[in-house]
Amino acid sequence: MEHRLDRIKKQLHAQSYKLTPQREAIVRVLLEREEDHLSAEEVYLLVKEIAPEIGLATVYRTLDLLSELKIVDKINFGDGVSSYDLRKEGAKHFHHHLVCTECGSVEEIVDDLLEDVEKIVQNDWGFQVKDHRLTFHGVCRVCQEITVKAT
Amino acid sequence: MEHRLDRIKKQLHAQSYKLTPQREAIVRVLLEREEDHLSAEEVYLLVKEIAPEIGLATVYRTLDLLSELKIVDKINFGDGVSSYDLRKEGAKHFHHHLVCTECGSVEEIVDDLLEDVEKIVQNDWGFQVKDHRLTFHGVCRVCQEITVKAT
DNA sequence: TATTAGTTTATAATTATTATAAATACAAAC
DNA sequence: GTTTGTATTTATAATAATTATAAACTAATA
Ligand SMILES: [Zn+2]
Ligand SMILES: [Zn+2]
Ligand SMILES: [Zn+2]
Ligand SMILES: [Zn+2]
Repeated sequence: MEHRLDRIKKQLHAQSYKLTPQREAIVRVLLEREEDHLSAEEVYLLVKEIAPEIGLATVYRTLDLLSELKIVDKINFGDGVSSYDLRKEGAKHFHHHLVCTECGSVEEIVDDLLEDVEKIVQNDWGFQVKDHRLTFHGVCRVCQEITVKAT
Repeated sequence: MEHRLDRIKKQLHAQSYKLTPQREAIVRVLLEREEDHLSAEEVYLLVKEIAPEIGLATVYRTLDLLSELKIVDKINFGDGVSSYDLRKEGAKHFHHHLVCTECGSVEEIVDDLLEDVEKIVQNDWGFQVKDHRLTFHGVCRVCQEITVKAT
């Protein structure tokens, strides 16, 4: 964890931003809960446990800054709340998501499944791809089994 | 246009919803502006021109209903506002988008580029795909040319 | 006609997010 | 070590999008 924190610190410094105590606290929360998809409010509540004096606006500001630097990705699963998701170490593109419409769970796919598709988009549409958002909606493994049992 | 309106009317009736005058007005606006990606507020303003007595809440309710029936798709391009997008005639899946980070334009890709990827998700992750959202962020053809000229 | 269920309107309320101004922290210059 | 300037944070207010509520309306039904 300290390793990744260090890298992020360097990324901030590279753009002449500082890793203030508040920013560090926020990044620590994001690292600890990497598998989750936290909203700004959730980050705020978790950060308050280790840095109680922090303000919600600071959380929004910091998450915004981290988004700009491509350290986190902001994503909206359609419920009106933005989630903030740490980029995987060294990842060029945002990872993909599987959202279960039954139980609401969110799985992650780290492999880049879009390389071929991006080539097509580049060649056939002349669009220079910089990043992507791919989310599948459907039924997760667990919920499929439940459905089978129920019948 | 009347043809598609008729189909939508049938889809509503099939779930025992009525095509009220307000709903019809909203659908007409969506059909007329099919190439656009309108927000609820924009739909509201356009509908007011042909049905001035309509209320904003009715627009939200109707767009919600049309989303449920998969007649429109609700999508968020990351600016905090939901856009509503008519499904193409007979399309099983939501179409894809190319969002230009330079000029903000939104292009559509109607071809389903994800068939292979969905097979992988299905087989390797055991996830039963029902629908998807795919958006590419990058530089559109026009902005690429501008950049070339500028250098 | 009276009743009922579904729908819409107008308005208020809620929620997420952003803007503002004053306070604070901190590094560089003196 | 103090001063000065800039970046950052806090607390609060404001904004914008969306949803909830209650009263009114519509159209079908008994
Ligand atoms: Zn599930
Ligand atoms: Zn994720
Ligand atoms: Zn462009
Ligand atoms: Zn579209």
